[in-house]
Amino acid sequence: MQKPLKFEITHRLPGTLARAGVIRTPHGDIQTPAFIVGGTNATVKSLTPEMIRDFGGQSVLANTYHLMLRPGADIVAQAGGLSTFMHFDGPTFTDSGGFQVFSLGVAYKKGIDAVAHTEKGDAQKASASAEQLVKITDKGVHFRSHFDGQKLFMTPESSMELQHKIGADIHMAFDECPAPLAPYSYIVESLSRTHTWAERCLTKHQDLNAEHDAEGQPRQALFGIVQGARHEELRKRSAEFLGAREFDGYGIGGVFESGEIPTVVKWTNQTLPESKPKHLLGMGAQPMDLFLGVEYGVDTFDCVAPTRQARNGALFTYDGRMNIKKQQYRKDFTPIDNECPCYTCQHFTRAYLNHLFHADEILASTLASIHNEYFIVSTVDRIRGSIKDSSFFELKKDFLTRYYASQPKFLALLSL
RNA sequence: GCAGGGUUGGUAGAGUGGUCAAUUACAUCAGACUGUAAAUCUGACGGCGUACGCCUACGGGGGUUCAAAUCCCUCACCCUGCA
Repeated sequence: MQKPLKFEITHRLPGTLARAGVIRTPHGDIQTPAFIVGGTNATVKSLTPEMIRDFGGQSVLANTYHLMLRPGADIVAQAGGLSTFMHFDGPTFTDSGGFQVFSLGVAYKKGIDAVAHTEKGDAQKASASAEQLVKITDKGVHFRSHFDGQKLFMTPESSMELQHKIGADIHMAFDECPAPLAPYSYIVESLSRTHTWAERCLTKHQDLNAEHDAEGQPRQALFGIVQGARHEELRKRSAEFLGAREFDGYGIGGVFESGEIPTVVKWTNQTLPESKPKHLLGMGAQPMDLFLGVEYGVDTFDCVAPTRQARNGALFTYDGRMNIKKQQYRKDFTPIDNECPCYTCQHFTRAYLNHLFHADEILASTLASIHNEYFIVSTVDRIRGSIKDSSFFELKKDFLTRYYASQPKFLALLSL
């Protein structure tokens, strides 16, 4: 009985949880640490798979909830599975829909940031009165489609069935992502539900893998998702509970800030089995996340911010983030970043990008996304290299002091 | 020449006596964006001031009125018919 996934750790960074290695999947290897590119709708918005390869993207993460609604998991299955359907031949992940419990629930029409950072009283008041598309029960989650209002019910079992139809290499357990400022008692209740669901996911997943065996199809992998919000005892409880079970790897879920990685991620990863891959769900919008994540044991990241921000004109440079739409770049005939070897920086100027954004041309999204993805993916690649040659802390200090030079608030947080 | 219609903030275009510094859209400017509800969202957008506010403004000039972008007269320009 073959394992669907092998994880080999090749290097460790003494005194930290950081390691480098490789995840082997039926669709190929992922050199870790790695940034997994956000491809929610079976597409990395505005990019072709060739572009993804070109900027160094090793793997793509799609979303079960979104693909269930459009085009439907059966259609993806009939197409030959996610990889064939979207013409990306590398390793793929699917998220379970658990995050949509949050984003279409308490965060609906308010935004993640608002729910994560407003005062507790305000957040509760807001969520009590606000419109939501989600109703959570122990059995599963009732969704109303954000497209047409159609009623849907997703359970751990149905999420597994959908993910097996979609056929990515690595699946995520169906979890509840709770609002980070929800009352402690609610977080406890939610965590218990997430654990029960994780066991149900695992059972269903093993059944489905048995079917794959019978059909001579490759097995698929399942990651359990650790929750527990910002509470040490809950994070550790969750990591112990899930760590004791036969998951192929683990996702670190929830909503928290970059500065909390050294606590929340550490509690989680020092408790989970060392030998399993750890995926930090949804984080990687800025370099700090990547360095801190790796330092505290993260093997893979995914984040939609690089492409979303690219579409909105916010571009990474080694000296911090810039807004390319600003007037000051109208006649700036230099690349986004002089040191960047990406396709966009090799061939186009800030003035041209500025023009494309103002003219509302779709190429703006493509060129900007190539650059932002290259920036993040290559940064993780450099971090991986720095673990192998033990220059991690040097790279971390050089990179972050430069990137955050104008943001003393962050620099202080990093204590470089 | 006669008759009718029109001229509003960067643009288009509402508004026909006070609640109008003037709806709205676009453009412009700034900010946000972390398991994608997102090529999205928020804010500013006559001048000065943090603000109460003050000043200047709805083609020009004059008038009526407590009060005019809105009513009247006149001038300029544009459009449409008839000559």
